Amino acid sequence: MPLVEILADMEKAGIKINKTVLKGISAKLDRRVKKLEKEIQKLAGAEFNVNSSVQLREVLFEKLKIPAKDIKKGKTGFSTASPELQKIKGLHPIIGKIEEYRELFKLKTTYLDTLPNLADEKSRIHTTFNQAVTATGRLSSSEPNLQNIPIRTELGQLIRTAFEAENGYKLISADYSQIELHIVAHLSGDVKMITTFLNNEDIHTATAARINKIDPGKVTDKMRRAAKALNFGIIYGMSTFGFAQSAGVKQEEAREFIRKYFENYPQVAQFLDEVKISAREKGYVETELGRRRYIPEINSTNIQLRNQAERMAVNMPIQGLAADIIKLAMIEADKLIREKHPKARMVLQIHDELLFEVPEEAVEKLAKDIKATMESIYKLSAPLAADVKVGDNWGEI
DNA sequence: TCTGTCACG
DNA sequence: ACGTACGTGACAGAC
Repeated sequence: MPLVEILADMEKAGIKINKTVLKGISAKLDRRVKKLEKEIQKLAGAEFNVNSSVQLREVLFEKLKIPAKDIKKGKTGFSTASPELQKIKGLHPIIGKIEEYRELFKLKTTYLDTLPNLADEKSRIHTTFNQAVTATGRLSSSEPNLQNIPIRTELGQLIRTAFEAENGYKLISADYSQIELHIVAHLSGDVKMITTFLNNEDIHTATAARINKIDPGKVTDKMRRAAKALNFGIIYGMSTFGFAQSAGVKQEEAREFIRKYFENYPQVAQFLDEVKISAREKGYVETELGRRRYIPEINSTNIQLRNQAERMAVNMPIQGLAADIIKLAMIEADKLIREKHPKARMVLQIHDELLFEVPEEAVEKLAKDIKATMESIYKLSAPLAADVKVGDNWGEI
């Protein structure tokens, strides 16, 4: 069946939410948010709208005179975004309060207060999957976006517990492990990176061990974090500055890290160069399956535009192939459940994860089959690996 | 309607 | 030599 029809079925099926849980959390948060607002205003010595970045900027940098050195500027002035607040966190107790307020307010207004109103008579919510929006071939999800349901904070996980399987069913989540780095290994043919995945080693730890020339067992948390930022940097078309920012190191140090990284993964460096050269010649890049992204700015004389174009060019064949692969897996998984377990259904796709709602008696068999399908759908020289988990709700998983 | 911010992969 | 990591969507405030 064509993907577009599968997506229509997923939209129609929807996913069950527990309205009571969401409303309960919201009511509790309401009190906490109001209290935080008062505390912030007291520390500021003024009543103002904490949600207004304009007003907040005045309070922090003019009224309280917190030094704004190193704070990024937007079109309208100093930024109050989270990474900037991080830089001045130790200078005033108001910063911590603002961060907590922001997290709670965001989750409350975007998810807790909105989702219950969108549920149908069966308590299910229905997204729209857009197949022709993104530049890389990914899907997008809107009204509501179910591809950005919180997970990173404790409260976020709690919100996920409100996404449940209906009675007699379980949720199965199947997600690709490090699919984009597997793709980097595959496309570049880098022997060391491929070997790491073939041996089921942790890629970030292995990378840290190599660039520091030590035993994997001797890798510290800090070293692993830096290596992780490097690995991500590859996927994003890393700049020295960008990596320095995310790893929290000085630019000279960043340069050295990057040099060591490419020394260890020389074929990755070569691959990235080749993608850029090809993009300049053709004016487009493409995934291994032939999906194209045109990048006219790749030959711009404006350095900023050209640098940005190069990052897009490097990222697309990686992110795009991951999107191609999971789409193929969706078609195959849909076929599988349709033939063997027509009561089971695929309900969500979140870029590298598929979520299914499955009758209890079919869980064991289907979980195994879905994993096998996802792993065998496309042959990479660093073979795909998928993790499958089962639960009564998404948070538990 | 634009900007800033922040949720996710 | 230039400002800075890829891809999305939703919300609140400012205008």
